[in-house]
Amino acid sequence: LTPNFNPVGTQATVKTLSSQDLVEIGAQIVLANTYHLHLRPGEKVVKKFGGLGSFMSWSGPTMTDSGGFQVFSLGTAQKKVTTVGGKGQKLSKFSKSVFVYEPEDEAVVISMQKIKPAKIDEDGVTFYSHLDGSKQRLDPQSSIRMQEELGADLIVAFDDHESPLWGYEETKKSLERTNRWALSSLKSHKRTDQLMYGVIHGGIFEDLRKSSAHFTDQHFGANAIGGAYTSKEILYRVLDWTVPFLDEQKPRHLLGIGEVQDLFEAVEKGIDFFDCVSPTRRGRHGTFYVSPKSGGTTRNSFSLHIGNGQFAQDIKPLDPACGCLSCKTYTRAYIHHLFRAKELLAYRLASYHNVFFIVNLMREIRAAILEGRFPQLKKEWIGK
RNA sequence: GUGGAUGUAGUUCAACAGUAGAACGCCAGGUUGUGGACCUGGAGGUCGCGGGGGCAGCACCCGUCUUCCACC
Repeated sequence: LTPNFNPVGTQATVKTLSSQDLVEIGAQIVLANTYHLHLRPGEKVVKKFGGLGSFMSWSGPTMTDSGGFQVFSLGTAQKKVTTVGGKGQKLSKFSKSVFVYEPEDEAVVISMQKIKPAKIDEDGVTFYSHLDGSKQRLDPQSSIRMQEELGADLIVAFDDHESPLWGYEETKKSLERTNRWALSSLKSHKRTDQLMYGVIHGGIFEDLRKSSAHFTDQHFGANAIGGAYTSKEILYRVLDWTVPFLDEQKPRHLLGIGEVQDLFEAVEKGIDFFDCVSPTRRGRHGTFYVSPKSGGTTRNSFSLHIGNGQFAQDIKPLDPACGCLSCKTYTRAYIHHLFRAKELLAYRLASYHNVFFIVNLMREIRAAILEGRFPQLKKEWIGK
């Protein structure tokens, strides 16, 4: 059923949720990551237990990402880091855990040594395991082989990932690499029971995006749109450029995107599948989704912080308009307390609610589309 | 009653006599194919009260009150 949202279970688990929870929530596909599962426990182990779905006791469809995104998050993004100075300051938007500290602070030298950026060459990427620092190699051949062993129903071609800060020439070079890797990925793919997504890149450049969309649709039975976006406007523009080139009969997946507003816009532009870490990450970090009826707006990203003092004695559920198990059973005051106390149930209840919230939103969107009232629903939520 | 401590941000505590900081709490923001149960920022203090010496005090001296401990 499309459009739909796939929760992300990087390490063969949607953090804090069991596969039974996912069934209750109504999730359809779970996405895991080749990079993480390769490092631990290793694709051999997963294969031995009958593949990803069987290993995690999930009977629904599964999907694995190729590890291409990690080429970015562990490589490209790290190189873009510039020193800003000042203790404990966050550097670039795209570097996740890199900080600058005073040179004399010894504690940091250690943490700075942790950052060994991945090196990208024409054939693949060399990187260092975040678990034990060991040198690793990932390329189209090995990524596809791993994904065949992991055995997901949907897999992704190994792609290179441009930095959104790059200019035209650098982005073009990266796209050419992605295309070359795409063909290698197809060539390496032996299993016939897995559908492979090709990934569209080209950054913020219209002609690159269009040629990439055309190329991908030509070669693959499923199309995914990749990249990192510095603003929602750019994301939406990229969709306008690329989607028209994609065969309606083939699945269209927008990688990594999943905020409420983005879902509405992207569905309208023709996207079928989404995946995003947002519901679970936000849940772990104490923010929960609320619908317009409960105060959700594009301004607050349809979310509130459960840790805020205002919820200490709030008898309402996270979202009064939500019907999830968490909302049917627990008050904001209780979850607020659990969160303050750093009790594990807090993360689980918030994650459960958030994933349900997004999956349910997609359910409502599907119904609205069938009944021809998608525009009204969209207006109700994001006001346009 | 005697002796000894104590009094600094909402809380617990720092601050060689040079014009007050941290942690937690509070508030806000961030997080988009998960190296994140994470990160960033902000508000908030007549340093118990009154004197004194000193260029200068939260810090020294005197008094006073608070709270606590020990002894009688």
